[in-house]
Amino acid sequence: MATADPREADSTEVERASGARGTILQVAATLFSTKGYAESGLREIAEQAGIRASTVYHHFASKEQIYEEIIRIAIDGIADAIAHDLRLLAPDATPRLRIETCIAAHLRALHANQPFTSTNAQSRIKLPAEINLVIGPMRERYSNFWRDMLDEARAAGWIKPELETRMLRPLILGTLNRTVAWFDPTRGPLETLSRTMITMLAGIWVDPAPGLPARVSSKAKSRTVLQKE
Amino acid sequence: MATADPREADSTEVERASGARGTILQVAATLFSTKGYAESGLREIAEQAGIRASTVYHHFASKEQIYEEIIRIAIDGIADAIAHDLRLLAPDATPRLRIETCIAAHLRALHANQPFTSTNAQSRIKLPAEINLVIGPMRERYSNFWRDMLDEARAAGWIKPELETRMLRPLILGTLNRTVAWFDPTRGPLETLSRTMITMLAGIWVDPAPGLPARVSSKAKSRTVLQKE
DNA sequence: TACTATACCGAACGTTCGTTAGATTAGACA
DNA sequence: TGTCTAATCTAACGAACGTTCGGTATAGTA
Repeated sequence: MATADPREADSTEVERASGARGTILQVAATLFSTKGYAESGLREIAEQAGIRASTVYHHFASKEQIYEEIIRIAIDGIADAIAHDLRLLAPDATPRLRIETCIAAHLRALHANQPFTSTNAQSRIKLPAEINLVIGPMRERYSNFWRDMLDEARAAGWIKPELETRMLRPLILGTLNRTVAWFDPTRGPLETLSRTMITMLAGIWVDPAPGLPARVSSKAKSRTVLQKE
Repeated sequence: MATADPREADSTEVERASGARGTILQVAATLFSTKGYAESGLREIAEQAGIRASTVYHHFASKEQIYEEIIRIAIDGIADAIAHDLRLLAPDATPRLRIETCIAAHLRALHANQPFTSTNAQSRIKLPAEINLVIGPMRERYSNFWRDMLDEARAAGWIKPELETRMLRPLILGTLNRTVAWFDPTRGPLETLSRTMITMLAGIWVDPAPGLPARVSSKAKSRTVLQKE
C-alpha cells in the first residue's frame, strides 16, 4: 500500500487517509464549504496544509479530483451511517420508525463530517462530465433509496395520500441538508435538532402516534438498497 | 431620472430597471444562481447581455455591486410579498394561519424571482464588510420578523412547547429556501409545493386542526415589522 | 452649429489562477 | 555503499480574471 500511487483513489474508506493526502482533503473541504470552490485557491489549500501548491499534484491529479473525493467521502459517510442504523432495527420495524431512523442517521453523519458534507450539500459547481460520471450515480443511488422507502411507506398506508413522493423526497432531503448551513453543534446537542426535525415533520403521517404500526409492511425493498456492491 | 448616474442604486424597486442595467441584473442573477459567483466571469455576463465587459462599468461600480443588488432585489421581493399577503388577512387571524400565509408568500416570491432568490439562498460568498453592511441588516430584519412571529405563536400556545424557536426558525426558513435548488415550476404548480410544505410541517402545531383558533392572540407585534421605514 | 452627457467600444493593465517541468532531499532496501 | 522511489521544492507557463483608460457614436439642448 505504501508503494501504491497515492493518486489512485480506489477505495471509499478514505477518511483514514493519513499524511499529506488526508490533510489536503480536510483543509480543502473546510475551505470549499466556507468560501466556495472557485474562491479557494490551490496555493491557499497548500499553505494551510503546510506544503507548496505544486506538491498537491503528487497526491491529486487536479483540483477537481480533490473536490470529487470530498463529495465521495460525504456521500459514503451518510450512506454508511444509514445502512448501519437500519441494521440495528428490528426486521418488523414500522415504515415510520425506519424513516425517522434514516432522518436521524442522515443528520448525524451530516454533522460528523461537516466540512465534507457541507461541500456536497451546497455543490453548485458545473463540472466536466467525467467527474459527474462518478458522483452523479452515487447521488442517484441515495435518492432512489429514499424514493423507494417513501413509496413503500405510502403503499403501506403510513403517509398522507395527498403528499406526493415526487415533492416529499426533495423536501425532506433538502430540509436535512440545509441544516449544515446554520446548525452549530457547539451551541447545542445534535439530538435536539433531530428531535425537533422529526417532531416538525409529523404532518407527513396518517397516524398521529409516533412509531406505532398501522399496518405491517412485508418485504421492504429498500432494506438492502444501500449495501455496497 | 434620465440624467441620474445609473450607478446610483438608491431605490429598491429595481425590478423595473429597464435597458442594459436590467438586462445585466437578469443575466448575472441567472449565471450566479446556476454556476456560482466566482465561476461567472464579467465577460460572460456582458456577452449574454449583448454588450462588452467594459460597458458593464457604466452601470455598476463593480461585480460585487451587481451581486449586492441582486440580493437586495431578492430579499425585498420576499418581504414585500409577505407584507402584502399579511395585509389581506383578517386582523384576528390565528397565529397558525398567519404563519402558513407567510410560508406560502415566501414560496411564491421565492420562485417568482427565481434567479435572484436562488443567488441569495445559496450565497456563501465572503464579501468585504462594506457590502455586508447593506445586506446583513436586511437579512437580519427578515429573520427577526420570523422570530417574533414564532415567539408570539408559541406564547399564544399554538406551537408545541418542546420546539424551540432557536431551531424552528432556521429549520423552516431553510426548508423554504432549499426549494429553489430542486423545485421546477414548469413540471407542476407552485401551489402543490405550498400545500405539501404546509401539510408536512403540521407537526409544529399543538392543535391538529388547521387554521382554527385555539386562543386569540392580541396585539401581534410582528404585524408591522416588515413595513418600509 | 456647438456643447454636453450617455452608452458603448477596443485595448491593455496587473494579478491570480491551475498546472507543469526540473531539481533536490530523505528514507528503504539491495 | 549504491540505487531507487516518494515527497517536496523553486520557478515558470499560459490563460483568465476584474478593472481602467482613452476614444467614438448618438442624441438632446443651447
